[in-house]
Amino acid sequence: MFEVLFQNVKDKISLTSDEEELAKTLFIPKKLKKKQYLLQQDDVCKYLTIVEKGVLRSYTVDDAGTEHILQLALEGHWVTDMYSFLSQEPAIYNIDAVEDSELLLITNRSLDELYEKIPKFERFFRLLGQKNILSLQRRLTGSLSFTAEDKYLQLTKNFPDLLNRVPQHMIASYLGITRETLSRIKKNLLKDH
Amino acid sequence: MFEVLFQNVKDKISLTSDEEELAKTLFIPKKLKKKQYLLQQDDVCKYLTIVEKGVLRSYTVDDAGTEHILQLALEGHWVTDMYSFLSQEPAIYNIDAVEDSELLLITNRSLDELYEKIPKFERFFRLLGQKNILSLQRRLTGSLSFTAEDKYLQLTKNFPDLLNRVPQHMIASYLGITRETLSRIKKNLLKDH
DNA sequence: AAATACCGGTGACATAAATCAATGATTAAC
DNA sequence: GTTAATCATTGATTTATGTCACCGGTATTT
Repeated sequence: MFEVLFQNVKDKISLTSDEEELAKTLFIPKKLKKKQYLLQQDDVCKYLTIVEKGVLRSYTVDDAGTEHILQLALEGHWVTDMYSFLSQEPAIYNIDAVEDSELLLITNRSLDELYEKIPKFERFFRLLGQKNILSLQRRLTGSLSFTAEDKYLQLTKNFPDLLNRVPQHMIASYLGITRETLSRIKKNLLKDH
Repeated sequence: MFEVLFQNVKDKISLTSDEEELAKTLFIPKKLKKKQYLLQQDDVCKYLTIVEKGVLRSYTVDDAGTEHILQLALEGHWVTDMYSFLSQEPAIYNIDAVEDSELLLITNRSLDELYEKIPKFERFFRLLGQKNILSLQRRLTGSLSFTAEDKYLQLTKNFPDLLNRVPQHMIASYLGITRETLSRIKKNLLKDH
C-alpha cells in the first residue's frame, strides 16, 4: 500500500526506518471506485492525497455544466484543492476517480505533525512544490501560445500514458478544447500521417 | 534595499538578527533600467530574483515573434526561469524590466548555503511555492474556462495595481489575448457601464 | 440478452477572437 | 521643439474553434 508514497519520498529525501514507520501512521488508506468522489465543490477539502494506484481528476464545473479538468493524477501524483485544504474554506474543485483507485490521505493536522517530527519533510514538499510549479508553468505557457493541435502534440509527447488510461473527452477538457475539436485534430494528424 | 525581501520572509518565518545578517550576505543587489534584460532565452539562468522596486516580466517569444507573458512581477514577487535555474540548462523564458527596477539576486549555490545554515528557509520557500501554485492553478483554470472578457475582469478584480503600472498590450499578452481584443473588451465594458 | 449509459466520430453552422491595415495620441529621443 | 518610437483604438475580414444534432460502437447494468 505504501510503496508509491515512499518511492516518491525517497526520490527527494532519505528516511530512517523509524521515520518511515512514524510517517505511515499519519496517512489514511482509502479505496475509491470509478466515478466516486473524493471531494465535491463547496465541501471543505480535508485531505492532501497521493495516488497509490489508479487515476484521479480535479476539475471545476462552469455555469453551463461543462467540466474543466485542472489535473489528471496518475500513480505517484499528489492531488487536493490546495486553497480549501490550507484555508478550510469551501472547495472550488471536484475530485473523483477515473478508474478504481487506491489512495493515501493526510489531514492538515497530521501534515503539521509530520513537519514537526520529521523536518526533512519541509524539504520534501518544497521540492515537490517546485516540480509542480514547473509543470503548471509549462502548461500555462502552452495554453497562452499554442494552438489546440500543438497542445495535443505536447501532451502525447510528455504524457503518453494518459492517452491510454483516460477517455478522450477528459483529455480534451484537460487541454481546454472540446471533444469534437480533439476528434478532428486526431483525424487530421492521421491524414498527414 | 532589503526591506521588501525581509518583509516577505517575515510574513512566513521569523529570523534572528544574526540570521538576517547572514542572509543579507547571500543576496546580490542589482538595478535594471526599463527594457534591460535580466535573462535572455538560451542563456543559463543563474539567479532567483526578488523585486525590491519596479516591475519585471518573464515571457516566451513564439516563431511568429509574438511575446507571451508568463509572469508580471511587482515588488515582493520572485521571478526566475525555474527549470533553467535548477538544471542549469538553457532558459526558455526571457526576463526584462517593465520599469526601472531594483532587485536582489541569489545564486543556486548561495541558496543551498542558505538552506544549510538556516533550515527555516526550507519552510519559507515551501510556503512561497504553495502560494505560487495556488495562483498558477487559478490562472490555468481561468484560462481553460473563461472568455477573454471574464479573464480581464478577474484580473481587474485580483490585481488592479497591474493595470496602472503595465502597458495594455502586456496585460493582453499576460491574459493570452491580442491587444486589439483587449481594447474592444474595455470599450464594451464602458458601454455597458 | 435486452436495455441503457457512455464514448468517439462527423456534418452543418455559428461565433469569439485573430489578423491585417490604418489612424491618432502620448511619450521618449535627439 | 521637432522627430521618432511606443501605445491604444477602430474597421474589415479571416480563421480556429465551439455549438448543435445525429449516428454507430462498445461497455455496463439489470
